[in-house]
Amino acid sequence: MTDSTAAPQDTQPKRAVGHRADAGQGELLRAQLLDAAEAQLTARGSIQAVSLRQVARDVGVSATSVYLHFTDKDDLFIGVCQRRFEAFAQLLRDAREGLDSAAEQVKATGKAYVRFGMEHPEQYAILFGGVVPVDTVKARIPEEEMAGYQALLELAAIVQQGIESGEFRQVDPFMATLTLWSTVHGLVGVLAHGFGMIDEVDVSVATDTVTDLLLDGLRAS
Amino acid sequence: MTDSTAAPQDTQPKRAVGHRADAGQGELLRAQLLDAAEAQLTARGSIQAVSLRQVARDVGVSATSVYLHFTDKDDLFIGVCQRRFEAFAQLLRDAREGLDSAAEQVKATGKAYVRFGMEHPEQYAILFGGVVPVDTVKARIPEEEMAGYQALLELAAIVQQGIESGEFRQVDPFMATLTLWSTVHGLVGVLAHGFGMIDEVDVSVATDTVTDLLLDGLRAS
DNA sequence: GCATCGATGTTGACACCGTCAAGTTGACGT
DNA sequence: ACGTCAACTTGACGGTGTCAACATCGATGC
Repeated sequence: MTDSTAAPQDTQPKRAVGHRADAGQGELLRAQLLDAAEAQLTARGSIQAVSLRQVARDVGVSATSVYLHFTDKDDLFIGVCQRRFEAFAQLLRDAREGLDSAAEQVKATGKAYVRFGMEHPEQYAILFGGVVPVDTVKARIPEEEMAGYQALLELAAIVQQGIESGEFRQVDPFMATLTLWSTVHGLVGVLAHGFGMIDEVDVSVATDTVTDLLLDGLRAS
Repeated sequence: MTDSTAAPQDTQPKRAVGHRADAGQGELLRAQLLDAAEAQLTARGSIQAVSLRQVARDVGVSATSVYLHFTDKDDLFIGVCQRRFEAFAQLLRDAREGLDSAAEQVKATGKAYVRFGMEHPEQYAILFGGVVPVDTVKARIPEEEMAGYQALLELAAIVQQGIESGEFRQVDPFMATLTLWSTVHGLVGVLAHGFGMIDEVDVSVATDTVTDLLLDGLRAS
């Protein structure tokens, strides 16, 4: 567990050392802790490499104060995970804004998904890379509260719409959505894993190729 | 970091308490440690939940003995990861044994991949789920030594063969392989994540649908 | 004006962790 | 007989997650 990379600290504004924050400012500390935890997690790449004590130190607060806002170390990082998920879901929404055809929307969503995954692998890892163990999250957060679930439903609605308008073949919309999602998710995973050929592959071209291949399968002939 | 699930211990045959193993039996301890580490990892689901000391205890050896065979705690679990990868690559090979057409081989490989992922999610997580942090592995193991890399190349060869025989369209074989791999990898990921609909989805049907959709895109018309 | 209460923190302690430096043991070649 | 050497141990260090108990202080009711 050697770790040569120095931790970024003091990037957060430390709170006044006085014993008491101004008012019902508990929420403020909660947010600050989430910020610090996310920064650390991004920098170090895995939960085990980040210590709750260090996060508390970064914010300028005692370690046990974390327990006023989170039940656990796990709970803290689940919080980070949730915040990231919401931002990601919004990013996907923005990507297809203003587009009309279902195919265009699907493609734009897919490209945005992959681009995000490739440009922010650390953040993507927080979402889907197991940086926060899946079991832990699933055990504590009801699925319908996960923003990722909402994002999936939204995509399914688009596919449904494409089918109804005759743009897509008559397939099971949920199954098709699953395929689309799986593919982009998997593409990011494979590209991130590398397997030695990343350098030879233009990510954008790969994404186009893959999504086109899928859309060809979907489109009505 | 509370952990209610009791750890399975004593499943490994503890070694004689005498101070010395018989001969050049260092390799034996190495294997025993890998076994115990994998068992713990499978049971608990994340590296951070497994302690090196407990692994050593399970085998019946002092904690520091681990350092005779592994440089690190990380190194120990990377070893587990490598062993699992080799077994997985072999499983994929076996799945398509005796099949002739490229499409059949691809489909069989895909189905075996997904089936394994769904039936042994803990083991799959060790391979691709980030249970062993990707960065850690990549930093220490050259890519061409990873069994997963070999498996990908083998699949690419099959696709290439399918193209040459006219069974598949004239696409970039590597890109097509990437798509296939991404999709099954992603499918497992999405099904494992759940998103609340797993119960409504027959995994086998989903796999068929998805692979067929992909193969439709690939096949020569 | 003053006691009290609850939210927001603190200190100190506990058992456990990964890792290192140094010691022990005993089989084996010479 | 003796030294070597691989295999394993003991003991220690600083760090960790978490808990129980205590401190501070604005808001609230009388």
